[in-house]
Amino acid sequence: MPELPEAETIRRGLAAPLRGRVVRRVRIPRPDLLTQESDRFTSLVEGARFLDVGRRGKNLVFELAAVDENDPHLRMVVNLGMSGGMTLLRADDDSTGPSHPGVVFDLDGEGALIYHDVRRFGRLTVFGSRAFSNWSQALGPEPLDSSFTPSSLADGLSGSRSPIRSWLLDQKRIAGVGNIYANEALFGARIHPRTPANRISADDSRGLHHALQRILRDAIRARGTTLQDYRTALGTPGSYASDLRVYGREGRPCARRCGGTVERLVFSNRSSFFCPRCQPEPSSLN
DNA sequence: CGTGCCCCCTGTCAGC
DNA sequence: TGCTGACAGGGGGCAC
Repeated sequence: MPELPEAETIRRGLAAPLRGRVVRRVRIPRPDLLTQESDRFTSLVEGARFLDVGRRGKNLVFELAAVDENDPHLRMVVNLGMSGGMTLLRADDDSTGPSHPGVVFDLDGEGALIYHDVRRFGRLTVFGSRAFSNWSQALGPEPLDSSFTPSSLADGLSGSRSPIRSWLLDQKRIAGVGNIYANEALFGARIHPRTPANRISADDSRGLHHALQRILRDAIRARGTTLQDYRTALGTPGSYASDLRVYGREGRPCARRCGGTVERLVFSNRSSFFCPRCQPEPSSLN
């Protein structure tokens, strides 16, 4: 479900209302969502105060002022997996809340922050400063940061023979790109999804850099892509689905009206969508 | 080390 | 109507 634009949208919806709130109690209907013992998770988070909500790649990063003075700055990292989401429930909200609650953070005064996840592929982890830094360093650059440049992208591509679609999905290489935006960016840059990363020309890697940034920014502006169950923190769908040009469009005419038809190709167990006329297969692949 | 494949889990939809 | 299989936004582990 959620890639960078969806995580960013949820972050924006949560940051202001959460700031300063204290976690009164943690309830864990689905302990398998935690990477730590639930007792340890609970003891770290209960009583802590939300300072801010950040994001790293597809992960939400909740900055917490801890109760324990030894490591006063905790970060709770939430990976949303395929179907995870975060909802802020107000005390006067008489709805039943999300249908698949996984971890519930009761807040001081009123209301609750709820992590919900039908498929339960998501994970929540609490890090101290040191461990967080190590975790973050293992991820690739943020594609919307100024440090991510056409030349840094070209450098990264040059060292790998991976198909470019797989390369883009690898969070150690770039953080935050998932299957939807990888395919959309490759269409934008007219690169076949199976092209080996190290065979992408300098021109094409500049085009890919540009397409990635443009598509991710546009998708954030649209509050993400809702195909089925993704919702913002406010429960509303994102609208970028109507801007998709290849993802999920197998058999439909190419958005460029080139006369081609969008095709679906499966590799690494994931579907890839592309226009065979705009994104010709590199000759030696066959 | 890099890469591809399977699996985790639940829900939805197409086809019969 | 109901069954079955394919497929879904992610990523860890394992074999090669």
